[in-house]
Amino acid sequence: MPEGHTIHRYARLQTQALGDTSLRMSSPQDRASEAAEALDGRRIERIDAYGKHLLYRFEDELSLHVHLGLFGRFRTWRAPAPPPRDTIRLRFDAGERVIDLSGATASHLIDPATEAKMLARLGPDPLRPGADPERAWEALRRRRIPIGAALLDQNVIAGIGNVYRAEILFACGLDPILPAKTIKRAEWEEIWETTRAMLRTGERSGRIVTVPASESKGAPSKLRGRDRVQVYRREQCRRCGTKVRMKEISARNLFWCPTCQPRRRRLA
DNA sequence: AAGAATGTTATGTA
DNA sequence: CTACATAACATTCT
Repeated sequence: MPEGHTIHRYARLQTQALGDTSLRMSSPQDRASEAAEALDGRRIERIDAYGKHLLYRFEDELSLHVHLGLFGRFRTWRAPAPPPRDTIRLRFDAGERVIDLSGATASHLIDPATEAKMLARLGPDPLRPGADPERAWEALRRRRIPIGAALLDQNVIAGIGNVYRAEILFACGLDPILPAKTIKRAEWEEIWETTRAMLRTGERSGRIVTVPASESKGAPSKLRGRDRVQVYRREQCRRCGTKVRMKEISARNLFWCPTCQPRRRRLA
């Protein structure tokens, strides 16, 4: 099973490696070669993350847009690294370490106008300081789609993926098929705060961990695989043992516990 | 070795 | 404008 990964995790890892990082080569493929040529030898000054979009700021105001998509991966080698395989798009040289990028849906230069357009389409990212939850709330109120679909919609809220949407709804005790517009204000506030807390934990621990802190004993790395989550891709609910349900929503498999996330009672 | 997987955008239709 | 389906794109693992 592939190791759990999120954009935020890699954003953090990359930031740590920033000390003296430069771009060193292009891949044999020409997909990213334009970027590689333009950026060759330049230092990274900063990495900005908006949802799952990463913006690498290089010297001379050059920006590299990276989106890992479903298959994208950074692989870190201790130098000297083996020759890059032919799926490697870009290789970063961080001194002791060498970081290879493969599989990303985006890894190219981006100009300020294009970047602005891209960011304008994103809902607030709960990890960014100053993110405005009201924008997402306003969007929710207009949508009839299930809340389970809305949480994946980057126009509504940016940065939640398929694992987190399941785990957030579990933590909030919400039935995933509830129409977004029926979510109550207090429930929304809980969703937002839960999301922030979960993503921050993910950033800190470098993996997705959604079980209560009391259960991970402050050492989430000791939990393995499916034991780091409550419902996602589990047979049984980690809290109550009920058989976990699965349904395709937004073209992804959504998992939930019918006991911990009951259907909302109709009001009399 | 087909199929699934932690993602997103574009496009057409209603 | 919202919604829904489909295709496209990227790669690795079992």
